[in-house]
Amino acid sequence: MDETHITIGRMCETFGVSARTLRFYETKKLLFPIRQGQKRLFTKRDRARLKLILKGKRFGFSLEEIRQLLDLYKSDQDPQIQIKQAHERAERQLKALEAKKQELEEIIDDLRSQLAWGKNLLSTRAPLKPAIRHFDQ
Amino acid sequence: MDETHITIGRMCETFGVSARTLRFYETKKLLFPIRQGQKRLFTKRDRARLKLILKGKRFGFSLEEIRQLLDLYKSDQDPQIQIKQAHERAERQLKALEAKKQELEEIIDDLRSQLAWGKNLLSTRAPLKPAIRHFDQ
DNA sequence: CGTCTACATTACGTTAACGTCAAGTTTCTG
DNA sequence: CAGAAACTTGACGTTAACGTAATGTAGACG
Repeated sequence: MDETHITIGRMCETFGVSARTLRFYETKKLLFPIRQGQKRLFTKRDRARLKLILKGKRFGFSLEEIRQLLDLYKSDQDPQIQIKQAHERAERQLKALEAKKQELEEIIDDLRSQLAWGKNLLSTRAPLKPAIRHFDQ
Repeated sequence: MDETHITIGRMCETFGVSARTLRFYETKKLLFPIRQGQKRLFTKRDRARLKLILKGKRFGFSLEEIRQLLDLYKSDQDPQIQIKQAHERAERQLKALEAKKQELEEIIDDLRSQLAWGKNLLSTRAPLKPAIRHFDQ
């Protein structure tokens, strides 16, 4: 009943992913379950990482991008220069993310104006004659 | 010199994409160049669509998602019920987009707190020389 | 006329992110 | 102790979004 290390099956249940996926993530260095004989045991750290992996995926990041994000979390506790470098990488990532957010907002705005246009059509659809009747008849 | 219809080559130059890509987008119903004999001629509408395609791609949408977004732009000018349906689809899309934006903001926040943690480490790292001497002399 | 250039179509190759068997353990359970 | 459950490691299949030839043609040019 030790909940600090859980099996692959429990992982699948709790996160709604397949075992194949978890093993795949391991080969891709996204997760590092420990072994008890043959079997994998996922630690609390793995669970935290998987949470961020899924969040990143829902958003649309590639696994490689996610790996780079995760690497920012590695307590790179070497001299202090390592920390500084990780920090700089993180800031670059943030810039990229905020750029993405910008793109998203543009798209949303595009859609929103299109929506407004649609709404206009619907409300001004009064006598439906005066305007442009493209292919009547 | 008629700039309302341009060749595939000009399209490639102006948008920085390959001809293969443009032809591929055509097969996927994302673009609808007209034909002059064998040759494709891209209209103003195609250019507008391609702009949104690229914006969507930069952001991370799949071509299928983009196609659905683009379809919202089709002046689906049939009775008015069509418009209403398109409008509803658009609103669902917007919901999805805003959810995505939410995910992104969560990720950014996660990173930001991690950054704060890093910064802490760096600043509490006391003496270590009079602070950050990045590149003065 | 021959050659170049810009285009066309057809078709096989590639990467990412798993799905889907197949076949062999190990562990639980009646 | 037998069979089911829960794992394991291969290894091939799949979809998306093009890249990359290979080969063919229609016009422009010297």
